[in-house]
Amino acid sequence: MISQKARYALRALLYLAARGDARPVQISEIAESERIPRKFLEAILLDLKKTGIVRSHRGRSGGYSLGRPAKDISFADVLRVTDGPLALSPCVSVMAYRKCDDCFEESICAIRKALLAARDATAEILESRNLAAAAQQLRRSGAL
Amino acid sequence: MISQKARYALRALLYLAARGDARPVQISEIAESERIPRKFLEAILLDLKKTGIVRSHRGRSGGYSLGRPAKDISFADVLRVTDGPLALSPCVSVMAYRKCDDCFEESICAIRKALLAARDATAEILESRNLAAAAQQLRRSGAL
DNA sequence: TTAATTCCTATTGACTAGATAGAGATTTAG
DNA sequence: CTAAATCTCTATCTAGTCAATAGGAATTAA
Repeated sequence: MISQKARYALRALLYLAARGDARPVQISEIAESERIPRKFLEAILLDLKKTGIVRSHRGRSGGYSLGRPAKDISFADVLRVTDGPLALSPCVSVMAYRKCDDCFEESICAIRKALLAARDATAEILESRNLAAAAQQLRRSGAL
Repeated sequence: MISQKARYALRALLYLAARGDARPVQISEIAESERIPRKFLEAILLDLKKTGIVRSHRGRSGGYSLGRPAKDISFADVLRVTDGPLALSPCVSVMAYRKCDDCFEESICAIRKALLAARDATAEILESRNLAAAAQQLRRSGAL
């Protein structure tokens, strides 16, 4: 399951993508529109900023905007920031590989082989879904 | 990421599958062979028993054996017991559906659509991988 | 300068993961 | 029949994580 943090992050980003505005949007506007606890959202946006997914503008009339075109921000990008690797085991993570603590011999591990296939399948999907497409979908549904 | 419990469960089941013996195997044998904390393994096997994945035989010369043919026990079956639903969100879980707490309108949720696709991809893989195939793989690797 | 905003660190409460302990119930070998 | 071997159950502990909140420091536009 994804964390609440991930949900909030996706909703906030989707809000920015759907708004499509060049001007920065304030935390409080996002928080109110998406019903996200304001202080929590602050922390989330800070994380997203560190990885370049959003850009911040400080001071009066500051706020946040997407760090790159919406079509270049995938669901995988976001989940990796909020929830860590997509993989079900460190030993099959592409972005954050680590040997399992008590692994005997990785190359013949039958569990690993299944988890690797699962990771690839998930990554394939989540990397192909991006904010632009999701926002487009909302528009078509008449939600905007 | 899967839990340590899931790892232990898979290892223990793989041990039973690879052994292929009709006779029940004792907890302590599995625990020692697979280097799993004995008492923790007890709890895990109890969970697996409740769902029919293993069968237990009490009393002297008792132990555990697979509850059905190894080829009919998928990785998905095991992970669902130890870690809950495969889905990344309750609203896309097939085995344990639940509406998201603060969902506005599920049918047009763009996040849900992506998570649903991810779930289907993962489930497809994890339901197709079973203990018999995994044990076979180990044999071919010369691990047994 | 001042008001509005993001940035940063710390803290809290609830919950879960992983592991352990010990007594109880059941079965079978002898 | 009895005793040893085994699974069964309940309770507990510690460390860590998740979700949320608080308060003030730094920055910037007007």
